[in-house]
Amino acid sequence: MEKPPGSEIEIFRDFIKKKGLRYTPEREVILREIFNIHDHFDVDELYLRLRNKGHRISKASIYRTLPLLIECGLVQEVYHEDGHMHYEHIYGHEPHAHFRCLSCRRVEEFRDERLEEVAREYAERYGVEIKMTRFEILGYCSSCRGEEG
Amino acid sequence: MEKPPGSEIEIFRDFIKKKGLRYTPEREVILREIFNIHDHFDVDELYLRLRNKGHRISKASIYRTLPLLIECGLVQEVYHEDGHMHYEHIYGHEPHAHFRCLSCRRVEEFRDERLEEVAREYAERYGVEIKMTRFEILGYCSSCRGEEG
DNA sequence: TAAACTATTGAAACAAAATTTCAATAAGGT
DNA sequence: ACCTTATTGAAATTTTGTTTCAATAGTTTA
Ligand SMILES: [Mn+2]
Ligand SMILES: [Mn+2]
Ligand SMILES: [Zn+2]
Ligand SMILES: [Zn+2]
Repeated sequence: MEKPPGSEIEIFRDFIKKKGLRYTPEREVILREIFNIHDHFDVDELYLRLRNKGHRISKASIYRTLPLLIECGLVQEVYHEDGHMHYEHIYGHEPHAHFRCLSCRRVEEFRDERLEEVAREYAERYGVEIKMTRFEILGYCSSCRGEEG
Repeated sequence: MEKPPGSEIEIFRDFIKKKGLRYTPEREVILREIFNIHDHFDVDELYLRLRNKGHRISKASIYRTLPLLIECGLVQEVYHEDGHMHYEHIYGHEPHAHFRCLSCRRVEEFRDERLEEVAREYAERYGVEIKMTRFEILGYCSSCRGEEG
């Protein structure tokens, strides 16, 4: 049941402790479920998955836990669509950008090191400290292009 | 009163006509005001500016018009913050990315041609049609860094 | 281990953002 | 001028996200 050192569990527990907060079962269950989802997700989907597994975690707790997971770098806001935010776990994954089709809504991930380079150089030049970066391409995928007009 | 060809007004009118919609005073007033705002804005700010100038445009009309302006490429969603979307007009401006300070909330714009290059190459490789791109750096500006912990 | 302290929880109330409804209006075509 | 029908404002509604509060349960202290 114990996760090895350096795992998301340990990172989260250390973060919680360091902030003087309490490491609760609810917080751990939310974290575990998020790392079971290997896709982008929203609050409602996460909530339903937890319920379907028999957990009685309130949405309020999810809304309270997400900012903590983001603050400690395990989770990111990916994009805002259909009036609500979509998230993904990022710990253990390489940084990546997203292409979103405006027609079929498919989301593709891709990696390009030049993006990190751009961010790194900006940080260097202006003396800012980077917490995260986000690069999105919105458009029409190869199947959907041509249908817009 | 007439704007020269190629102006945002003309582009919008042509777009509206081509879609078989109607070019109304409300739509034009909203468009004009958006191009008077030389900054990022949200719906409430736009609404209040219109009211202060004596226009009686409803928020519903603003919410209805924004997607049209986005669809024809005059306006973009810039970022989602404080629970609502922020926009900017983009016609007539070079593409640019944003740095946002998580502490003081300042937003800085910068330009880097490598970003367009990355998008262009992705589009080429995967046969997608680009509608827009967005690059954001979130972090702490030089004044705010060090205060987070 | 018992007691004290206080952060966290779920449920419900609340607030805010965005969408929809609907009757009145007005754009644009004939 | 007349007709058709898209658009409007206002209000109702829906959805997202936050706050309140009493009960609970981590964590510390002795
Ligand atoms: Mn992703
Ligand atoms: Mn900008
Ligand atoms: Zn598609
Ligand atoms: Zn700052």
